[in-house]
Amino acid sequence: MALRYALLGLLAKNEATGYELTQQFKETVIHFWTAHHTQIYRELLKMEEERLAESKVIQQTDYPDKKIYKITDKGFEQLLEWMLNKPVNVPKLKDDLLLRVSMFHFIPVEQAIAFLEKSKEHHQMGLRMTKEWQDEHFPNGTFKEDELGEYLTSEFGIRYMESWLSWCEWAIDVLRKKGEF
Amino acid sequence: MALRYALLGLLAKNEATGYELTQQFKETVIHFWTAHHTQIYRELLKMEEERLAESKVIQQTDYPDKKIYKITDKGFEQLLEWMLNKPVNVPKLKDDLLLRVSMFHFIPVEQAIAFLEKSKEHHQMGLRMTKEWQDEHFPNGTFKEDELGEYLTSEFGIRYMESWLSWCEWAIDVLRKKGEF
DNA sequence: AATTAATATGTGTATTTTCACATATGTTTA
DNA sequence: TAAACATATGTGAAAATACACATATTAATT
Repeated sequence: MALRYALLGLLAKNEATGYELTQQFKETVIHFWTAHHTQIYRELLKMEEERLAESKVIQQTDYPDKKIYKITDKGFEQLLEWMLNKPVNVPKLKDDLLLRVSMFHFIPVEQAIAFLEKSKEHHQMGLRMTKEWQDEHFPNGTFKEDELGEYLTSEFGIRYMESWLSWCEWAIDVLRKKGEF
Repeated sequence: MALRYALLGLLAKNEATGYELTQQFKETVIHFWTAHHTQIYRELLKMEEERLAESKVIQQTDYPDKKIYKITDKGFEQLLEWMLNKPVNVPKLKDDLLLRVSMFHFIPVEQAIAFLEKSKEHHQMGLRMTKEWQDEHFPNGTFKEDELGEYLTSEFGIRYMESWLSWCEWAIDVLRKKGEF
């Protein structure tokens, strides 16, 4: 159900197509929510049925036609109602790499280190990209009224990835010392 | 599919009942995976069908009968095969609180701060509990061969929660300053 | 004395999420 | 020149996950 509110939250700022919303998920929502593009399209259709959003089709010749979604008053009402009155669900996490880490005692130390090195690279890249995004959108830490959320969550993302990196280094160190004996 | 490997990983250490596995999920697996108890019971049934695990029923008079699951050779083989040869999926996160944070510009500053204070408390408690668990299981940082994974992931959990806490404080500060104008 | 928590395992159903596939064109990269 | 990527929106089916409920006893708490 919460995917709906994530979409309404984005639409409350700007009208957008399913494709654009998918891009926004990859760029900013990624710090706290993941969703497949097919799920986003399907949810938008349902939201339109329930009159939480409405769409207009834009004909295009060079590219496929697109559908721009706009939030309705009812949609905005329900968004606020959810925000203020619905209980906050516990976070849900599925981390394939940490799952493997939890079984590192089954594999050779070098293999385990290789996993961590790769993950480190991955988070390094993510960190670099998010920092660039922040510099672009909030030059010297300034943000507009309706960018508050993005400012806070992108900072969360950065701290999260930094914490990942330092943990990776620590874990690699533990494994190296273990490998010496 | 990965829930299966999480369960096999735990069973590879010790035989256990569905109930015990659920407890272990709450205690240690929580740092990287979430699963509902009904899902765990169902997955165990499927795993037994596929001969990745086998169970024996223990009759009890005071409490309900229980089923102890044990990993099979086939189960262990498949676990290693997954660990070493299957691609590492991207992590998946659903965080209801951060989703609300992303829409903080819609609500009064005091309300937003209240959300963060509550989340801070929540992570403070989690941190305290995980630290206690660590002290109990790894007194002065020592761990047994097959505890390596738990050692590494619980440390991840601690750093994660510390990072959450410091972000919460930072975000509350941002909101307080914003509220002054 | 009554309620809640812990112990223990599930089923039926609904919802959520992913996977494979479908379609069509323009631009960029190797 | 071929392959890959970006643009753009979906469907059908499967898998994963959650929700409500069911059952039964003991121990601890209020």
